Amino acid sequence: MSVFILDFSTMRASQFFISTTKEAPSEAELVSHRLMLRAGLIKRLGSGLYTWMPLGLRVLRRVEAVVREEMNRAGAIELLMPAVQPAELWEETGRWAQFGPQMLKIKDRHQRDYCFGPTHEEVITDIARREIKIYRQLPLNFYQIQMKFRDEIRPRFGVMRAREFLMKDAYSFHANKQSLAVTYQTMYDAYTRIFTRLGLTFRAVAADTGTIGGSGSHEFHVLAESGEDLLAYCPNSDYAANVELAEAVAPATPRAAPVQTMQSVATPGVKTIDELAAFLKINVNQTVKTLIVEGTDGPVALLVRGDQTLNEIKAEKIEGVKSPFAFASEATVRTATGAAPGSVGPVGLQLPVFADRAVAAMSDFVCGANADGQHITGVNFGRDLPEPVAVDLRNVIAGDPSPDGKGVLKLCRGIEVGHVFQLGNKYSQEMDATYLDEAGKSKAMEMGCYGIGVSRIVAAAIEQHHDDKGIIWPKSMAPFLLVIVAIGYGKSELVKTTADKLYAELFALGFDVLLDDRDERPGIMFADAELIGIPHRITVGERGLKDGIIEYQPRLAKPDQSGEAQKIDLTAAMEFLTGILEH
RNA sequence: CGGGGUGUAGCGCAGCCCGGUAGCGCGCCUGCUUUGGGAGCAGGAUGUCAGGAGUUCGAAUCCCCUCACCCCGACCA
Repeated sequence: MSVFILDFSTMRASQFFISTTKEAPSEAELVSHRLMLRAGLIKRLGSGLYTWMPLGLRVLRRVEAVVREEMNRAGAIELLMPAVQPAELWEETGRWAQFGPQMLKIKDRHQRDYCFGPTHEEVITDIARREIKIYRQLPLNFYQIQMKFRDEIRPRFGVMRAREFLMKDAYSFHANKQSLAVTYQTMYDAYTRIFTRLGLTFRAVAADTGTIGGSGSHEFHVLAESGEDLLAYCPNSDYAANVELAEAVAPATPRAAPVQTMQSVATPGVKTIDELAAFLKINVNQTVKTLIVEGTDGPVALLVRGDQTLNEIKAEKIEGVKSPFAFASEATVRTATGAAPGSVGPVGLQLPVFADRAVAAMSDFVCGANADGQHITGVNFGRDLPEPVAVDLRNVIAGDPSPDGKGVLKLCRGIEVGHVFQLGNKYSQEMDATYLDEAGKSKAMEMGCYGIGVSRIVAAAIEQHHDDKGIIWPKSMAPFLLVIVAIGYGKSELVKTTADKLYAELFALGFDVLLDDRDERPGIMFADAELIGIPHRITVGERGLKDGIIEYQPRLAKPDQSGEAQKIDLTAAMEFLTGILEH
């Protein structure tokens, strides 16, 4: 059923604004970005700023409608907060400074500070502390669907990572953690319903909580090769986590006893681990990288096996490592170790040293000698240097054991379209959002927050559903369900009356139907219908009408898309079409 | 912010090295023909060559500055 209130004529292609192109601007690389531009869904105004053209807006509204329905069904209440927020509120939580340059800060005519809201925890917590007095009012879950602005370091991929974007953000308030856990699960389930209804292939993964803070958190990712996030999952269990967070467990086999003696070797010109392994004719996994990073109290050394990579999010959570994470400058490295990066090692190093669990299990390894062009072989913990502090420091890779012990991890890429957090009482404490409990005592509320990137979903859906001809919308997202391609609408009275009649009858039944009544050649209308991705198409032309038939063709991601259309007897057309559209 | 690149007609690009009339394809306009998979013929319109400053008789082209945008890294829905 239609969610739009539209004038009868607005769904005629000749009236509705359609602007498709054969070629996409060269800056668009991602399929979804190219197709959105070619189909005329969006137009770029500036870096990370897009106009949603009429056709694109219809898609956006469809996504919004599904999100709104499921949020309402899950008991959340819609409101709308200001996009512009006063600085004072952000100073209460310390995030005015902490959020940093990602926040667009503005001044009004009185030189008072405001920001264009990148998120709304502060505003909603202010509402909560004013409105919620006693436990009987809890729990409450508010949401809004609104444009956010985040001054991204590098906007890219069209609306996938825009600076201004449409977000659904919900915030729940609770008397206790159990209540929060219940709503968290309700939201988790609602998100699952939303992404399922939108026809997306997705996965929920355990996630890092990032700058928003808090404890429990899951991200919802649309699976796509072009995704910016790397996900680890176990095919044999329900374990799934963002690689940012996925635990790299300690090797099962204990450390082997030392065999070699420690030896210094000259390695002139060797800078990288690969060069080192090639030079010494050893496997990369016999080497140890020593990374000098900024600590809270001077530089800190982190040890990662040569073939593995440092996880900066894990690193910055280590006591003594500075957050946000930063590598030490070359000058600092030299002062602290006596060598340039590339020849640094843990032996004799007068710095706090943390070793990844995999490194802690190594013996007879190779590392830098803290002298330019020098490395050491046959190094062993306990003998040549102190036993290390073993921590999880690295990114998991495919084939690592799953942390739940139920198999081996696989990796895939995802586009983050949703994120649910259990915030706890971080904001309620900082902003003094309290309620009176049954005993009449004042307590800080527990909070949860739940975001969905509405505009990003549009791009993510295209990443998942397209072919060489264009977009293939899931039915729940399509700007129109059916397009009537009228061939020779302006020339043939028979075509015109037949197409008009079908259109009017389907319109009256509330279906989103586009009548392509443009005086274009058939090829253009077919190509546009496919580019725009309308799920169903009927063709009305003299050729079929002389035999009393029209043709039907679905927009499928199949090689036979251009194959034979289904012939429908005109007398049975309405029955056939309503059957298809209601399905 | 660091590194790389691009800016020429609405879109895609050539021209720049080696200074001298600004071009091609698509799109657009007019006419005729065409009309079931992005038509054919004929005619036509469209440029602050990103902006500024310089070198030169002369700059899209060479030099300098600025701006915008894109790509690769750290942030996030």
